Amino acid sequence: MDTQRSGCPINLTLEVVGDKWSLLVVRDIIFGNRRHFRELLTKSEEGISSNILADRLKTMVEQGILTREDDPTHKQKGIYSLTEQGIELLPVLAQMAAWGFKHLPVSEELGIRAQLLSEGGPKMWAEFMDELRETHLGIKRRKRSKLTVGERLQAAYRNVLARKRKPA
Amino acid sequence: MDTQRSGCPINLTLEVVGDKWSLLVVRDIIFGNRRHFRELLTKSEEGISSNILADRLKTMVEQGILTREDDPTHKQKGIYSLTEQGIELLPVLAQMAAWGFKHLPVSEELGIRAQLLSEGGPKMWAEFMDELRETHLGIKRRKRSKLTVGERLQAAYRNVLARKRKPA
DNA sequence: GCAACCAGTTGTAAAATGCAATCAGTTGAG
DNA sequence: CTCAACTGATTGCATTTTACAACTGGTTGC
Repeated sequence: MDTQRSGCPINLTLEVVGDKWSLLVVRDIIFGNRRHFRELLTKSEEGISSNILADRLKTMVEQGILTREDDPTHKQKGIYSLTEQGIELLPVLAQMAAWGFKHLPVSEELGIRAQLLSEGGPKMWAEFMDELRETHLGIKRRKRSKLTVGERLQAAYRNVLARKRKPA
Repeated sequence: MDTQRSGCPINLTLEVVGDKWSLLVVRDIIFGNRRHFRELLTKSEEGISSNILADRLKTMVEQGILTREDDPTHKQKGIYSLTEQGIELLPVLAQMAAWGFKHLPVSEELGIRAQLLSEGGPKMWAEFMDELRETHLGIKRRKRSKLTVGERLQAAYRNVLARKRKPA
C-alpha cells in the first residue's frame, strides 16, 4: 500500500494499521509486554510468521508507531518501544476489544481483559496509557495506584486460567 | 478467512472487519447515509471495485453487521441497513478517526467530522447511535435535538467545502 | 423501443500472505 | 576453544486476496 486512497482519517488509519497483523503486534506489546522479535514471534496466540512480523515491525517503525533500539545485553537483540502515537492506539484497541467481546465468540480467558477494560472505560484507558508512557517513553507518571492497570489485567487473566484448570 | 486464529476479542474483530474495505463501507453507510449498492460503489472517496463491494456486503450480512431488504420502489434495488451490531461499530470508527486526525495527513474537509466527533466524545457517539437506530432499525429515539448529530456533521463538512471554494 | 440505470459476475493480472527452510552472527555452557 | 542454542531476520514458493475492466441479465422512465 504505497499510494494514498483518500485523505479521510478513517481511511488513512486503515492504510497504516488496517491489515490483519499490525494491531495484533501492538496488542502483544501493550498487553503482553513483549519487546523483542522472538517474544512477539513465539508468544503470540495466533502464530505470526517471521517474515510478516519483520515486515510489520519495520513498517510501524517507519510510520512512527514504534521505535527500535539495540539491547545492551545482547548485540543482536533489538528492543521495540511504543511511541506516543503507538500508545494512543490503545483506545482503538479497547473499542475493538469491547465490540468483539460483545458480539463474537470470545474465549473466557482471553475475554476477561477486554471486559475489564470495557468496564473501566476511558478513565482506565488513560491510566493505562500513562503506565505505557512510563514503560516505553520513560515519562514518570503522577498517580501511582497500588496495582497498575496492567497488573490488574494480568491478575484477572491468570485468575481465569487457574479457575479453568481447577473448576469448583 | 475461514479458520479462526484465536479467541482473542481483538483478533476476532479483525477477522470480521480487519480488511481494508469493510469499515470503509460501514463508514459510508453511517456518515454518508448510503443505502444502495450503486451509492456505495460510485460515491465512495476511495473507489472500491464492484466485486470487492459485493463480497464485503455479502460477508457483512452473513456476519450480522448489515441486513439487506428489497427496495419496494425498484425491483432490483436492495436496501442495506445496519444491525445493532453494526451500529455499535461507531465507537471503533470514531476512535480510528480521532487517531487518524491527530497523527496522519488528513485533508481539511474530510477531517472536520472526525474532529467534531472526537470533541463530542462518547456522549455524542451515543446520540448519533440513537439516530442510527431510528434510521436503520426503526426505533424511535427519545431525546430530539434541533439538529441531529448527523446533520451537524454534514453541515460542518459542507461549510469547510464552501470556505475552501471561496477563500476569504 | 431504447437509453440509462440496477445489482452484481467474470476473467485475469498483480499484490499480499502463509509456510518452511535457511542464514549469519551472538551467547553461554563445558 | 568448541559447539549447541538463540538472535533477528531473509529466501523461495504456493496459496489467497485484491485490483481493474469488461460484461451480464434485468428494470425503469421517457
